[in-house]
Amino acid sequence: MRPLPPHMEPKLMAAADLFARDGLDATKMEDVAAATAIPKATLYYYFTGKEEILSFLFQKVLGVVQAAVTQAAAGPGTAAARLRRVITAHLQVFADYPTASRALQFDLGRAARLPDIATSVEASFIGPVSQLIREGGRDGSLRVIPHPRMVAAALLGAVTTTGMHATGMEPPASVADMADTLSQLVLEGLVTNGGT
Amino acid sequence: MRPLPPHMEPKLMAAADLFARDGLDATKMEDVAAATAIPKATLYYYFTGKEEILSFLFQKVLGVVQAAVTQAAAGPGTAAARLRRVITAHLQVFADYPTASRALQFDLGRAARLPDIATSVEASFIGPVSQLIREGGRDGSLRVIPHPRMVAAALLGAVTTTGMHATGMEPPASVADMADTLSQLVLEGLVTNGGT
DNA sequence: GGTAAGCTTGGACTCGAAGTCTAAACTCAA
DNA sequence: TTGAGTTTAGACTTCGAGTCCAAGCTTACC
Repeated sequence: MRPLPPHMEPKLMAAADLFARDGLDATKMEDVAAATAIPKATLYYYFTGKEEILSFLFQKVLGVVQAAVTQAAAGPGTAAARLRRVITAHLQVFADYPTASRALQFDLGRAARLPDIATSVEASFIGPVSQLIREGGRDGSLRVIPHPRMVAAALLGAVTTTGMHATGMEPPASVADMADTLSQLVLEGLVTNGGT
Repeated sequence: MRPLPPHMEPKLMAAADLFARDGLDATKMEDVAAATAIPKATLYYYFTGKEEILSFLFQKVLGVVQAAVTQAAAGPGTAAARLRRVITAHLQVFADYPTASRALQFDLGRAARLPDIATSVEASFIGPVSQLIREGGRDGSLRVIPHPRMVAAALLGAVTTTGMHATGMEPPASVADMADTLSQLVLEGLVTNGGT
């Protein structure tokens, strides 16, 4: 992939709509060319193929997630309070980039196999969140968790699945509703008294 | 899709390995034929195409999930206790059918677009679990939840993502570890005292 | 045993989309 | 002005999905 001229990046975002609606394989390179107003030959000049375009879009979204999540994780307050803000921030990115996020979920398996993407998911969510969980154990605001990375993965799944379901609803659920529901779920749990 | 002769079903399971490893589109019909020892022409005699084979495999797994989940949900005890067993049962299916489950996660977007699969996901997990959450509100073992279906979707995401990550690890995490971690997460929450 | 209906299969075929290639036009900095 | 890199149309190759067919096979029923 060659370095892109700046005017090309925003045009490419239109491709996310197609990928989100039809999936990568049902989307023809001609369609991408039509939707982005970038001719096919030019697309092949910059990218090695469709998959690299998808990867580029994912990197963009995951970069935004990483910025939002690390900022929320680094803020003031207990680990518990920060975790709540991390969840909200992640859901907000979903709401801000709905089609690219859906495309990421849709072609999840493919994304997981792209090494750059796996690295970005780790850096943007799993890493900071599992770190935050460890901090919570230290500052006393969270339980001490034997497998922080497992919990971080579970949170990632909960947040993305909720984001997917909720933005697919009519009317779509609000970020505040989702954030409240998820935060209560993972912070306070479902049982009535909080004890076993 | 024609009704399959019984001897063909087990052979087809070998296709799940390919789909899980490479995804549907990178898997050639010739490869499926080679892996299952069913000639290509015969595959096309029974299925309209690759996607229908994938759909068939998903239905099988989701049928098992549905049986396991509804049985766990219908058992004795409070809603909270049953929810814990539901989570364990679902994770156990992941462990029992690793490749088919991974394929399902892998081609998630495609699966979501297949109407039969969307129905099966609803019937096998979202429906029973959101019902169980409502019951928990009534029997007093769970908090009263404003959006039970949203929580059910979040649980689904948490369980499947955990199952994915954990089976991809070396060594893979045990079902018991995953079930304990997830159950504590969603039942008791992460904060130390269980209160707000 | 005959026979008809449907199953099984090899192999040739069509079709469509991915990706390659080329050459001509264009931009822009030195 | 010139040369390096960019942009593009369009022709081309390649590959795999799905179709088709004809020959052989199995099996149930007479």
